[in-house]
Amino acid sequence: MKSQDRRESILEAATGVFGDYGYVGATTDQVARAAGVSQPYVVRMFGSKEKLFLEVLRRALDLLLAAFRQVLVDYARDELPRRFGRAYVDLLNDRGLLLSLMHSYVMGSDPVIGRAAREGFLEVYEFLRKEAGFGAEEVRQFLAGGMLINTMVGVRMSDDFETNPLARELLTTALPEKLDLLLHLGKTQKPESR
Amino acid sequence: MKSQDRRESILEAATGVFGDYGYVGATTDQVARAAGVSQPYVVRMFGSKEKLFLEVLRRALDLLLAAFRQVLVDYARDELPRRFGRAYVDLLNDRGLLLSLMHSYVMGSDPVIGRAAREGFLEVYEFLRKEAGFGAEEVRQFLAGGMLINTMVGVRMSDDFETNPLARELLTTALPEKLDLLLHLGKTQKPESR
DNA sequence: CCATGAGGTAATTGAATGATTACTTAGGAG
DNA sequence: CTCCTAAGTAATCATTCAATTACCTCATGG
Repeated sequence: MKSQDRRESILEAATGVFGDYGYVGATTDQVARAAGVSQPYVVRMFGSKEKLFLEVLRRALDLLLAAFRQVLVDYARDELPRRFGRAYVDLLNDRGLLLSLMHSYVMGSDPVIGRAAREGFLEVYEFLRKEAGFGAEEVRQFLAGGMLINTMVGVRMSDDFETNPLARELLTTALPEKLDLLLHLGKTQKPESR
Repeated sequence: MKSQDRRESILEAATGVFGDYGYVGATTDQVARAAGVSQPYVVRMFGSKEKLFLEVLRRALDLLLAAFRQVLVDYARDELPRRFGRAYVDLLNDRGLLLSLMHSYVMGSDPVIGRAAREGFLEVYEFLRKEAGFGAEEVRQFLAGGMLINTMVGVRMSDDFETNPLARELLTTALPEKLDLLLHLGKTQKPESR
Protein backbone atom coordinates (compact mmCIF):
# COMPACT_ATOMS: atom_id res chain seq x y z
CA MET A 1 0.00 0.00 0.00
CA LYS A 2 1.17 3.52 -0.75
CA SER A 3 2.52 5.51 2.15
CA GLN A 4 -0.12 8.22 1.90
CA ASP A 5 -3.01 5.76 1.91
CA ARG A 6 -1.48 3.94 4.84
CA ARG A 7 -1.14 7.24 6.63
CA GLU A 8 -4.80 8.03 6.21
CA SER A 9 -5.94 4.57 7.30
CA ILE A 10 -3.77 4.80 10.41
CA LEU A 11 -5.18 8.23 11.18
CA GLU A 12 -8.70 6.86 10.92
CA ALA A 13 -7.89 3.94 13.16
CA ALA A 14 -6.14 6.20 15.64
CA THR A 15 -9.14 8.51 15.75
CA GLY A 16 -11.31 5.61 16.85
CA VAL A 17 -8.86 4.33 19.44
CA PHE A 18 -8.07 7.74 20.92
CA GLY A 19 -11.79 8.44 21.01
CA ASP A 20 -12.42 5.34 23.06
CA TYR A 21 -9.48 5.46 25.44
CA GLY A 22 -8.14 9.01 25.40
CA TYR A 23 -4.62 10.12 24.62
CA VAL A 24 -2.95 8.55 27.61
CA GLY A 25 -5.18 5.48 27.76
CA ALA A 26 -4.73 4.50 24.13
CA THR A 27 -1.63 2.56 23.14
CA THR A 28 0.24 2.72 19.88
CA ASP A 29 -0.21 -1.02 19.70
CA GLN A 30 -3.99 -0.70 19.77
CA VAL A 31 -3.79 1.83 16.97
CA ALA A 32 -1.52 -0.45 14.98
CA ARG A 33 -3.82 -3.45 15.38
CA ALA A 34 -6.88 -1.40 14.44
CA ALA A 35 -5.06 -0.26 11.32
CA GLY A 36 -3.71 -3.71 10.54
CA VAL A 37 -0.05 -2.82 10.77
CA SER A 38 2.72 -3.33 13.30
CA GLN A 39 3.29 -1.09 16.29
CA PRO A 40 6.77 0.12 15.27
CA TYR A 41 5.40 1.19 11.92
CA VAL A 42 2.90 3.52 13.54
CA VAL A 43 5.54 5.12 15.72
CA ARG A 44 7.97 5.52 12.86
CA MET A 45 5.47 6.97 10.46
CA PHE A 46 4.38 9.71 12.87
CA GLY A 47 7.51 10.13 14.96
CA SER A 48 5.81 9.69 18.31
CA LYS A 49 2.45 9.00 19.91
CA GLU A 50 2.13 12.69 20.68
CA LYS A 51 2.64 13.74 17.07
CA LEU A 52 0.16 11.10 15.96
CA PHE A 53 -2.45 12.52 18.31
CA LEU A 54 -1.77 16.05 17.08
CA GLU A 55 -2.37 14.87 13.52
CA VAL A 56 -5.57 13.15 14.57
CA LEU A 57 -6.75 16.43 16.09
CA ARG A 58 -5.76 18.43 13.03
CA ARG A 59 -7.62 16.04 10.74
CA ALA A 60 -10.70 16.06 12.97
CA LEU A 61 -10.80 19.83 13.03
CA ASP A 62 -10.32 20.07 9.28
CA LEU A 63 -13.21 17.70 8.68
CA LEU A 64 -15.38 19.62 11.13
CA LEU A 65 -14.68 22.97 9.55
CA ALA A 66 -15.08 21.55 6.05
CA ALA A 67 -18.52 20.24 7.00
CA PHE A 68 -19.50 23.62 8.42
CA ARG A 69 -18.21 25.51 5.41
CA GLN A 70 -20.28 23.29 3.18
CA VAL A 71 -23.35 24.20 5.23
CA LEU A 72 -22.47 27.84 4.71
CA VAL A 73 -22.50 27.24 0.97
CA ASP A 74 -25.71 25.24 0.88
CA TYR A 75 -28.08 27.08 3.19
CA ALA A 76 -29.45 30.51 4.03
CA ARG A 77 -28.47 32.48 7.10
CA ASP A 78 -31.63 31.83 9.12
CA GLU A 79 -31.22 28.08 8.66
CA LEU A 80 -27.62 27.97 9.79
CA PRO A 81 -27.99 27.10 13.48
CA ARG A 82 -30.10 24.04 12.78
CA ARG A 83 -27.99 23.01 9.79
CA PHE A 84 -24.75 23.34 11.72
CA GLY A 85 -26.27 21.22 14.42
CA ARG A 86 -27.17 18.53 11.94
CA ALA A 87 -23.73 18.66 10.36
CA TYR A 88 -22.16 18.37 13.80
CA VAL A 89 -24.13 15.29 14.74
CA ASP A 90 -23.38 13.77 11.35
CA LEU A 91 -19.72 13.82 12.32
CA LEU A 92 -20.58 10.97 14.67
CA ASN A 93 -20.33 8.78 11.58
CA ASP A 94 -16.63 9.46 11.63
CA ARG A 95 -15.88 7.14 14.47
CA GLY A 96 -14.09 8.78 17.38
CA LEU A 97 -13.77 12.16 15.72
CA LEU A 98 -15.80 14.22 18.18
CA LEU A 99 -14.54 12.15 21.08
CA SER A 100 -10.90 12.65 20.18
CA LEU A 101 -11.53 16.36 20.12
CA MET A 102 -13.28 16.18 23.47
CA HIS A 103 -10.36 14.28 24.94
CA SER A 104 -8.14 17.13 23.88
CA TYR A 105 -10.44 19.60 25.63
CA VAL A 106 -9.59 18.09 28.96
CA MET A 107 -5.84 18.24 28.43
CA GLY A 108 -5.25 21.92 28.99
CA SER A 109 -2.48 21.08 31.47
CA ASP A 110 -0.40 19.42 28.78
CA PRO A 111 1.94 22.03 27.31
CA VAL A 112 1.85 20.68 23.76
CA ILE A 113 -1.58 19.13 23.38
CA GLY A 114 -3.24 21.72 25.58
CA ARG A 115 -2.03 24.50 23.33
CA ALA A 116 -3.24 22.68 20.23
CA ALA A 117 -6.61 22.09 21.86
CA ARG A 118 -7.10 25.76 22.72
CA GLU A 119 -6.06 26.88 19.26
CA GLY A 120 -8.39 24.34 17.67
CA PHE A 121 -11.34 25.40 19.77
CA LEU A 122 -10.67 29.04 18.94
CA GLU A 123 -10.54 28.20 15.24
CA VAL A 124 -14.10 26.95 15.49
CA TYR A 125 -15.12 29.97 17.52
CA GLU A 126 -13.58 32.30 14.98
CA PHE A 127 -15.33 30.51 12.15
CA LEU A 128 -18.75 30.82 13.78
CA ARG A 129 -18.19 34.40 14.79
CA LYS A 130 -16.67 35.76 11.57
CA GLU A 131 -17.37 33.45 8.64
CA ALA A 132 -20.80 32.37 9.80
CA GLY A 133 -21.60 35.79 11.22
CA PHE A 134 -23.02 34.59 14.53
CA GLY A 135 -23.23 36.89 17.52
CA ALA A 136 -21.28 36.08 20.65
CA GLU A 137 -24.30 34.84 22.58
CA GLU A 138 -25.51 32.85 19.60
CA VAL A 139 -22.14 31.13 19.37
CA ARG A 140 -22.19 30.43 23.09
CA GLN A 141 -25.49 28.65 22.86
CA PHE A 142 -24.39 26.66 19.87
CA LEU A 143 -21.10 25.59 21.43
CA ALA A 144 -22.80 24.80 24.72
CA GLY A 145 -25.22 22.49 22.97
CA GLY A 146 -22.31 20.86 21.19
CA MET A 147 -20.44 20.28 24.42
CA LEU A 148 -23.52 18.65 25.92
CA ILE A 149 -23.78 16.36 22.91
CA ASN A 150 -20.09 15.53 23.30
CA THR A 151 -20.75 14.65 26.90
CA MET A 152 -23.67 12.39 26.03
CA VAL A 153 -21.47 10.59 23.53
CA GLY A 154 -18.45 10.45 25.83
CA VAL A 155 -20.38 9.04 28.75
CA ARG A 156 -22.24 6.64 26.45
CA MET A 157 -25.57 7.77 27.74
CA SER A 158 -27.17 5.85 24.90
CA ASP A 159 -26.31 2.66 26.77
CA ASP A 160 -29.08 3.57 29.22
CA PHE A 161 -31.58 4.74 26.64
CA GLU A 162 -33.68 1.59 26.68
CA THR A 163 -33.64 0.95 30.40
CA ASN A 164 -33.67 4.42 31.99
CA PRO A 165 -36.51 6.83 31.27
CA LEU A 166 -34.45 9.77 32.51
CA ALA A 167 -31.61 8.91 30.16
CA ARG A 168 -34.13 8.65 27.36
CA GLU A 169 -35.59 12.06 28.09
CA LEU A 170 -32.17 13.64 28.45
CA LEU A 171 -30.97 12.23 25.15
CA THR A 172 -34.14 13.17 23.36
CA THR A 173 -33.81 16.73 24.56
CA ALA A 174 -30.08 17.06 23.98
CA LEU A 175 -30.10 15.59 20.50
CA PRO A 176 -33.17 17.12 18.88
CA GLU A 177 -32.80 15.15 15.69
CA LYS A 178 -30.53 12.40 14.50
CA LEU A 179 -30.83 10.65 17.83
CA ASP A 180 -31.18 7.38 15.96
CA LEU A 181 -27.71 7.96 14.59
CA LEU A 182 -26.20 7.95 18.05
CA LEU A 183 -28.22 4.94 19.16
CA HIS A 184 -27.29 2.92 16.11
CA LEU A 185 -23.62 3.67 16.46
CA GLY A 186 -23.57 2.26 19.93
CA LYS A 187 -24.77 -1.06 18.65
CA THR A 188 -22.81 -1.15 15.42
CA GLN A 189 -19.44 0.13 16.50
CA LYS A 190 -17.70 -1.83 19.17
CA PRO A 191 -14.57 -0.45 20.76
CA GLU A 192 -11.40 -2.40 20.15
CA SER A 193 -10.77 -4.63 23.15
CA ARG A 194 -7.59 -3.98 25.05
CA MET B 1 -3.31 11.85 62.00
CA LYS B 2 -6.59 9.99 62.28
CA SER B 3 -7.47 7.66 59.46
CA GLN B 4 -10.61 9.55 58.51
CA ASP B 5 -8.83 12.90 58.27
CA ARG B 6 -6.08 11.32 56.23
CA ARG B 7 -8.71 9.86 53.97
CA GLU B 8 -10.27 13.23 53.32
CA SER B 9 -6.95 14.93 52.69
CA ILE B 10 -5.96 12.23 50.22
CA LEU B 11 -9.31 12.58 48.47
CA GLU B 12 -8.76 16.32 48.15
CA ALA B 13 -5.27 15.84 46.78
CA ALA B 14 -6.48 13.13 44.41
CA THR B 15 -9.23 15.40 43.13
CA GLY B 16 -6.63 17.96 42.12
CA VAL B 17 -4.29 15.46 40.51
CA PHE B 18 -7.02 13.59 38.62
CA GLY B 19 -8.39 16.92 37.50
CA ASP B 20 -5.06 17.91 36.00
CA TYR B 21 -4.02 14.63 34.42
CA GLY B 22 -7.13 12.49 34.11
CA TYR B 23 -7.71 9.02 35.48
CA VAL B 24 -5.14 7.25 33.34
CA GLY B 25 -2.63 10.09 33.27
CA ALA B 26 -2.53 10.59 37.02
CA THR B 27 -0.31 8.31 39.09
CA THR B 28 -0.91 7.12 42.62
CA ASP B 29 2.53 8.48 43.40
CA GLN B 30 1.52 12.00 42.37
CA VAL B 31 -1.54 11.72 44.58
CA ALA B 32 0.58 10.50 47.46
CA ARG B 33 3.07 13.33 47.10
CA ALA B 34 0.31 15.92 46.87
CA ALA B 35 -1.20 14.51 50.05
CA GLY B 36 2.15 14.20 51.80
CA VAL B 37 2.04 10.45 52.28
CA SER B 38 3.68 7.47 50.65
CA GLN B 39 2.40 5.82 47.50
CA PRO B 40 1.69 2.40 49.07
CA TYR B 41 -0.41 4.08 51.71
CA VAL B 42 -2.71 5.59 49.11
CA VAL B 43 -3.18 2.27 47.38
CA ARG B 44 -3.78 0.41 50.61
CA MET B 45 -6.24 2.91 51.98
CA PHE B 46 -8.46 2.80 48.90
CA GLY B 47 -7.73 -0.67 47.60
CA SER B 48 -6.82 0.42 44.09
CA LYS B 49 -6.42 3.46 41.90
CA GLU B 50 -9.80 2.72 40.36
CA LYS B 51 -11.58 2.67 43.71
CA LEU B 52 -9.82 5.89 44.68
CA PHE B 53 -11.11 7.57 41.54
CA LEU B 54 -14.62 6.30 42.20
CA GLU B 55 -14.49 7.84 45.66
CA VAL B 56 -13.22 11.10 44.21
CA LEU B 57 -16.20 11.12 41.86
CA ARG B 58 -18.64 10.28 44.62
CA ARG B 59 -17.30 13.07 46.79
CA ALA B 60 -17.38 15.56 43.94
CA LEU B 61 -20.96 14.72 43.13
CA ASP B 62 -22.01 14.93 46.77
CA LEU B 63 -20.47 18.38 47.08
CA LEU B 64 -22.11 19.48 43.87
CA LEU B 65 -25.54 18.30 44.91
CA ALA B 66 -25.13 19.71 48.38
CA ALA B 67 -24.33 23.12 46.91
CA PHE B 68 -27.38 22.95 44.67
CA ARG B 69 -29.66 21.83 47.49
CA GLN B 70 -28.50 24.79 49.52
CA VAL B 71 -29.48 27.08 46.66
CA LEU B 72 -32.87 25.44 46.66
CA VAL B 73 -33.22 26.34 50.32
CA ASP B 74 -31.97 29.89 50.01
CA TYR B 75 -33.64 31.26 46.89
CA ALA B 76 -36.96 31.55 45.10
CA ARG B 77 -37.89 29.55 42.03
CA ASP B 78 -37.39 32.32 39.48
CA GLU B 79 -33.88 32.95 40.73
CA LEU B 80 -32.79 29.33 40.56
CA PRO B 81 -31.14 29.19 37.13
CA ARG B 82 -28.81 32.08 37.87
CA ARG B 83 -28.14 30.91 41.41
CA PHE B 84 -27.36 27.35 40.31
CA GLY B 85 -24.97 28.81 37.78
CA ARG B 86 -23.21 30.81 40.44
CA ALA B 87 -23.03 27.81 42.76
CA TYR B 88 -21.61 25.72 39.93
CA VAL B 89 -18.85 28.17 39.15
CA ASP B 90 -18.08 28.49 42.85
CA LEU B 91 -17.17 24.81 42.80
CA LEU B 92 -14.06 25.87 40.92
CA ASN B 93 -12.69 26.78 44.33
CA ASP B 94 -12.60 23.08 45.05
CA ARG B 95 -9.54 22.41 42.98
CA GLY B 96 -10.04 19.73 40.32
CA LEU B 97 -13.60 18.92 41.33
CA LEU B 98 -15.36 19.87 38.10
CA LEU B 99 -12.43 18.63 36.04
CA SER B 100 -12.42 15.23 37.69
CA LEU B 101 -16.09 14.92 36.88
CA MET B 102 -15.44 15.98 33.30
CA HIS B 103 -12.71 13.40 32.97
CA SER B 104 -15.24 10.78 33.98
CA TYR B 105 -17.62 12.04 31.28
CA VAL B 106 -15.21 10.96 28.61
CA MET B 107 -14.74 7.46 29.99
CA GLY B 108 -17.98 5.88 28.89
CA SER B 109 -16.02 2.99 27.37
CA ASP B 110 -14.70 1.92 30.75
CA PRO B 111 -17.08 -0.66 32.21
CA VAL B 112 -16.69 0.44 35.82
CA ILE B 113 -15.96 4.16 35.66
CA GLY B 114 -18.23 4.68 32.67
CA ARG B 115 -21.17 3.28 34.56
CA ALA B 116 -20.43 5.48 37.57
CA ALA B 117 -20.13 8.51 35.31
CA ARG B 118 -23.51 7.89 33.68
CA GLU B 119 -25.20 7.30 37.00
CA GLY B 120 -23.64 10.44 38.42
CA PHE B 121 -24.72 12.57 35.52
CA LEU B 122 -28.23 11.20 35.76
CA GLU B 123 -28.32 12.00 39.47
CA VAL B 124 -27.77 15.64 38.62
CA TYR B 125 -30.35 15.48 35.86
CA GLU B 126 -32.89 13.93 38.19
CA PHE B 127 -32.20 16.57 40.81
CA LEU B 128 -32.78 19.43 38.37
CA ARG B 129 -35.83 17.83 36.86
CA LYS B 130 -37.59 16.66 40.02
CA GLU B 131 -36.25 18.46 43.08
CA ALA B 132 -35.63 21.77 41.37
CA GLY B 133 -38.68 21.43 39.16
CA PHE B 134 -37.01 22.42 35.90
CA GLY B 135 -38.51 21.48 32.56
CA ALA B 136 -36.60 19.22 30.21
CA GLU B 137 -35.55 22.02 27.89
CA GLU B 138 -34.62 24.23 30.81
CA VAL B 139 -32.39 21.50 32.17
CA ARG B 140 -30.82 21.00 28.76
CA GLN B 141 -29.85 24.63 28.52
CA PHE B 142 -28.45 24.64 32.02
CA LEU B 143 -26.42 21.48 31.55
CA ALA B 144 -25.19 22.65 28.15
CA GLY B 145 -23.91 25.87 29.68
CA GLY B 146 -22.22 23.84 32.39
CA MET B 147 -20.50 21.58 29.88
CA LEU B 148 -19.20 24.61 28.02
CA ILE B 149 -17.82 26.01 31.25
CA ASN B 150 -16.21 22.64 31.94
CA THR B 151 -14.62 22.79 28.53
CA MET B 152 -13.25 26.27 29.08
CA VAL B 153 -11.72 25.11 32.34
CA GLY B 154 -10.42 21.83 30.92
CA VAL B 155 -8.76 23.44 27.95
CA ARG B 156 -7.41 26.26 30.14
CA MET B 157 -8.83 28.89 27.88
CA SER B 158 -8.01 31.43 30.57
CA ASP B 159 -4.34 31.04 29.61
CA ASP B 160 -5.15 32.97 26.44
CA PHE B 161 -7.40 35.55 28.07
CA GLU B 162 -4.81 38.31 28.10
CA THR B 163 -3.30 37.71 24.70
CA ASN B 164 -6.18 36.59 22.52
CA PRO B 165 -9.23 38.82 22.07
CA LEU B 166 -11.31 35.90 20.81
CA ALA B 167 -10.50 33.88 23.89
CA ARG B 168 -11.43 36.87 26.00
CA GLU B 169 -14.78 37.28 24.28
CA LEU B 170 -15.53 33.58 24.48
CA LEU B 171 -14.75 33.41 28.18
CA THR B 172 -16.69 36.54 28.94
CA THR B 173 -19.73 35.12 27.18
CA ALA B 174 -19.45 31.60 28.57
CA LEU B 175 -18.91 32.66 32.17
CA PRO B 176 -21.36 35.51 32.65
CA GLU B 177 -20.21 36.26 36.15
CA LYS B 178 -17.43 35.04 38.36
CA LEU B 179 -15.01 35.09 35.47
CA ASP B 180 -12.43 36.58 37.80
CA LEU B 181 -12.62 33.40 39.83
CA LEU B 182 -11.48 31.31 36.90
CA LEU B 183 -8.77 33.75 35.94
CA HIS B 184 -7.40 33.94 39.44
CA LEU B 185 -7.31 30.20 39.87
CA GLY B 186 -5.13 29.83 36.81
CA LYS B 187 -2.50 32.03 38.36
CA THR B 188 -2.77 30.84 41.92
CA GLN B 189 -3.07 27.12 41.47
CA LYS B 190 -0.23 25.43 39.66
CA PRO B 191 -0.53 21.80 38.72
CA GLU B 192 1.80 19.41 40.45
CA SER B 193 4.75 18.74 38.21
CA ARG B 194 5.22 15.18 37.08
C1' DC C 1 5.86 -1.27 81.43
C1' DC C 2 4.88 -3.59 77.77
C1' DA C 3 1.87 -5.57 74.40
C1' DT C 4 -0.93 -4.38 70.72
C1' DG C 5 -2.85 -2.26 67.06
C1' DA C 6 -3.28 1.84 64.21
C1' DG C 7 -0.80 4.63 61.15
C1' DG C 8 2.45 4.62 58.45
C1' DT C 9 7.14 3.65 55.06
C1' DA C 10 11.13 1.47 52.15
C1' DA C 11 12.07 -1.86 48.93
C1' DT C 12 10.69 -4.59 45.35
C1' DT C 13 8.15 -6.66 41.61
C1' DG C 14 5.75 -7.75 37.41
C1' DA C 15 3.36 -6.11 33.67
C1' DA C 16 2.66 -2.63 30.19
C1' DT C 17 4.27 0.32 26.73
C1' DG C 18 6.73 3.87 23.65
C1' DA C 19 10.60 3.79 21.22
C1' DT C 20 14.76 1.82 18.79
C1' DT C 21 17.41 -1.34 16.06
C1' DA C 22 18.20 -4.50 12.83
C1' DC C 23 16.18 -7.15 9.67
C1' DT C 24 12.92 -8.78 5.42
C1' DT C 25 10.39 -8.53 1.20
C1' DA C 26 8.22 -6.95 -3.07
C1' DG C 27 8.46 -4.69 -7.41
C1' DG C 28 10.09 -1.61 -10.81
C1' DA C 29 14.06 0.79 -13.59
C1' DG C 30 18.16 -0.06 -16.10
C1' DC D 1 18.58 -10.60 -14.16
C1' DT D 2 19.80 -7.53 -10.34
C1' DC D 3 20.05 -3.69 -7.65
C1' DC D 4 17.73 -0.36 -5.02
C1' DT D 5 14.18 1.75 -2.64
C1' DA D 6 9.76 1.91 -0.33
C1' DA D 7 6.96 -0.62 2.78
C1' DG D 8 6.95 -3.15 6.45
C1' DT D 9 8.09 -6.49 10.65
C1' DA D 10 10.33 -9.17 14.78
C1' DA D 11 12.89 -8.66 18.67
C1' DT D 12 14.28 -6.06 22.31
C1' DC D 13 15.12 -2.23 25.48
C1' DA D 14 14.34 1.23 29.08
C1' DT D 15 10.84 3.24 31.81
C1' DT D 16 7.00 3.81 34.33
C1' DC D 17 3.73 2.50 37.57
C1' DA D 18 0.16 -0.02 40.43
C1' DA D 19 0.42 -3.21 43.62
C1' DT D 20 2.58 -6.25 47.26
C1' DT D 21 5.50 -7.45 51.04
C1' DA D 22 7.83 -6.81 54.90
C1' DC D 23 8.94 -3.90 57.96
C1' DC D 24 8.89 0.39 61.52
C1' DT D 25 7.11 3.36 65.34
C1' DC D 26 4.33 5.51 68.42
C1' DA D 27 0.31 5.92 71.71
C1' DT D 28 -2.45 3.96 75.08
C1' DG D 29 -4.96 1.05 78.17
C1' DG D 30 -4.51 -3.30 81.12
